[in-house]
Parts: sequence; structure tokens; C-alpha cells
Amino acid sequence: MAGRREEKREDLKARLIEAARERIARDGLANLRARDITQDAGCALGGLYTVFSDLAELVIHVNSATLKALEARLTLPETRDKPPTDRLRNLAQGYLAFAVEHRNLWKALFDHFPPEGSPTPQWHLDEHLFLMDVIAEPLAELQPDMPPEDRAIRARTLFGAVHGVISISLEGRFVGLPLERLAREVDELVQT
Amino acid sequence: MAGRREEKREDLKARLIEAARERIARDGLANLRARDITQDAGCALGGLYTVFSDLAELVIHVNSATLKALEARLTLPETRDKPPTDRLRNLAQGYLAFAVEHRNLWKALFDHFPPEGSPTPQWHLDEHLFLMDVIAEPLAELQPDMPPEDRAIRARTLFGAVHGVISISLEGRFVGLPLERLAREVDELVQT
DNA sequence: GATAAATTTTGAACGACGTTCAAAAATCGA
DNA sequence: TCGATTTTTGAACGTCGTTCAAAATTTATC
Repeated sequence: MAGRREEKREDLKARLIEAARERIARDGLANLRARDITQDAGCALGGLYTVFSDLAELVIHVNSATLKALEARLTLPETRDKPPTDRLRNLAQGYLAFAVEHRNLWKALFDHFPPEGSPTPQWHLDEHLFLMDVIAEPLAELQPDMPPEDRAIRARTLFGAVHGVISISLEGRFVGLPLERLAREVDELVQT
Repeated sequence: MAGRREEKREDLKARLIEAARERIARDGLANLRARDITQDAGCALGGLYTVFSDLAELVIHVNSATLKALEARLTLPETRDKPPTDRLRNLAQGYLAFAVEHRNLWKALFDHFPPEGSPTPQWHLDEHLFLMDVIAEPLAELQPDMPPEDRAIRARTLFGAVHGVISISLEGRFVGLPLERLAREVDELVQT
């Protein structure tokens, strides 16, 4: 009887993450309920707390999976050797497409705030960095003589700008905008 | 005995909004509690629901006050007849300064989502439009031949970009950035 | 395979929350 | 002053995340 113990534990963990992921994708982070998740996953309410310290930690694991999916979407080898400007535009359009297609999961990435007692663990903070790296790479080609530190900051600025434009539009706090027009605005923003 | 009735009602309403405003400013929107607000305002728990339909409506009134304060900050007659580019830069820097100075109130503007049953009332949605107007004005000078509709969209894009850069930085989801450097990034973004 | 010890899973119970509403208090009209 | 009306109150309700003693299961020993 090898690591049967650990195996079952990991299986429950995976089922809980998947159940939470589907609930968030369907109903949004704000409508996530511990009782729904455990019912979907086929365990008792308390079972959740034998695997995660609290609901927030489970959400972090869902967000981790979402980031991985986003990474896969943005690193398609499709446009490997296009000019760097085109690659940046593809990144922005890919980000927009992902946000539209997985709106609730994407929103959960930014709507979730961990309780003040337990801040976001470092391993999850690190996962966000791939976004910066994937942006910094075309930037390096465009401005080879820029110091790497400045380039990292610039990558963050560029991401923030694109993310801001998209989220302002998708959250509909202001007047709605046709998707086609939004895509063009993002395009022109990256262009500059 | 004139409108004494309505007067007391308005007084309680104002006290509740002010109490909620101070709680949000001090502890953040996530730590806002109906019991704390009513205690601070000097009324019973149920009193809140004689003035507002729910807590979300009270938060909307706090956000309304925050928007008015932001408007006052951004329409200082200080730089009335500078070139339009300078005015845009001042707007962005003013927005950054306001966000830093009133971080929790500013965050509440975007962290608050009304329950699905009762969407944000139109009068509050309209209040957001002044932000677009104040940006569109310098844009009109810069590109007089751009259709007003395109200009409105462009104003929203510009706001989204600046807001995105600032909020990514202030929420600290990624690595922190010295305020001075953030100000410079925002400046260069607007410049383009 | 029987039995006891160790471990895992369970779900009733707890405290905190937003919200409601019958009753108490205050106000009004005569 | 006193009954009718309005306003204010805060105990009570339903729902939530979380806990933990007890039940169920697995493991160890003979």
C-alpha cells in the first residue's frame, strides 16, 4: 500500500479546485459558496478545510490555473518570428480574447483579495511575472539599449495600460463599446 | 412645524454616509460593517434600512461623494490656459495624487459591485461621465478634426490606460514601484 | 479474520454578517 | 391630555465561512 494516502488527498484537492473553477466560471467569484463547491466535489463541508486553510487559498489555486491557461494562450508559437511590434499587438489581442472568452475567471484574477491575515503566497505572486517576461521580450528587441530594469518597469506599464483599457470596457462601468472597436483602440495604444 | 420630518431624515442620511465614508477611508471597503456604521452614526441597526434599501446603496452614495472630490481635484483652475498636452499630463498626475492620498476611497470606486438584483442607478453611472468630459476637452484641442464620438472613445481609452497603470501599481499585485518612478511612467504614457 | 489503535471524513454547531419587522418610543392632532 | 400616527428600535432570521467532537474508515498486530 504505497502513497495511497497522499493520492486520495491530491484527488480531493483536484476535485475541489475543478468544482470551484466551474462555479466561478459560471456564476462569478462573488457567488462562490463553500457548500456548493463541496457538494459538487462530492465531499462534506469540512472536507474543504482538510485540504485548504480557507476558501481564499482555494481561489488562489483556481487563479493559478487561470494564469497557466492565459500563459498557454499568449505563448502560441504561431507568430514566433514576426517583428516585435506585431508580437506585442498579438499579445494585447490575445489578452483581450482571453478576457472576453473567460470573463469570470479573468475577473477573479483581479477581484480576489486575500484576507489581511494571510497575504498572497509568494509562489502565486511569482506566477504573475511570466506576463511581464512575455511582454519584456519584444520590448528588448525594440529598444536594445534600454536597461533591463527600466524595461521591466516599462513592461508593467504597458500591461497596466492594456489591462486598464480592457477592464474598464468589460466591466461596463462606463458606456459599453463594441468589441471590434475596443480591439482597435487596444491596437492603436500598443502601436504607440 | 415645517418639513421637520424630512429634515431629520436627511440628517440621518448624511450622518450614515459620513460614517461609512470614514470607515471605508480608514479600514477599506472590505471591512465595512452595517453595525459599525450605525453605531458611529448614532442610530439603531435598522435605521440604516429606513434610509437606504441596502448597504450597497449607501456605498454608492459614498462613491458619489468621492467622485465629487475627485472632480474638484481635477478641475483646479490652476492650469487653465496651458497647452492641451500639459493639461492632460496634469490630469493624469492629479488622478495619481488623488488615488495615493485617498487610496481606500479611490479603491472603493472600482471594488464595489452592486448585487445582481439591483444594478447601479443611472444617476450614479452619469457621474462617471465628467471624467470622460474633462479628458475629452484637451483632446479636442489636440485633434480638432476627430469626430466627437471617436474622441469620447479615445478619452475612455486614455483614462483606462492611466487608471490601469496606477491601479496595477497601487494594488501591489506585482512588484512595488517607487511613487516617483510611477509618476514618470504615467507621464510618458500620456505624452504619446 | 478479529480487535484495537490511528487516521480520515463528517455535518451539526458557532459566530458574524446583512436584513427584516413586531413592538416600543416619539410625535402629532384634537 | 390622550388617542392615533409615525418613527425608531434591536431581537430574531437566514446565510455565510469555519471549527471540531464524534462517526466512519483504514491500518497495525496477533
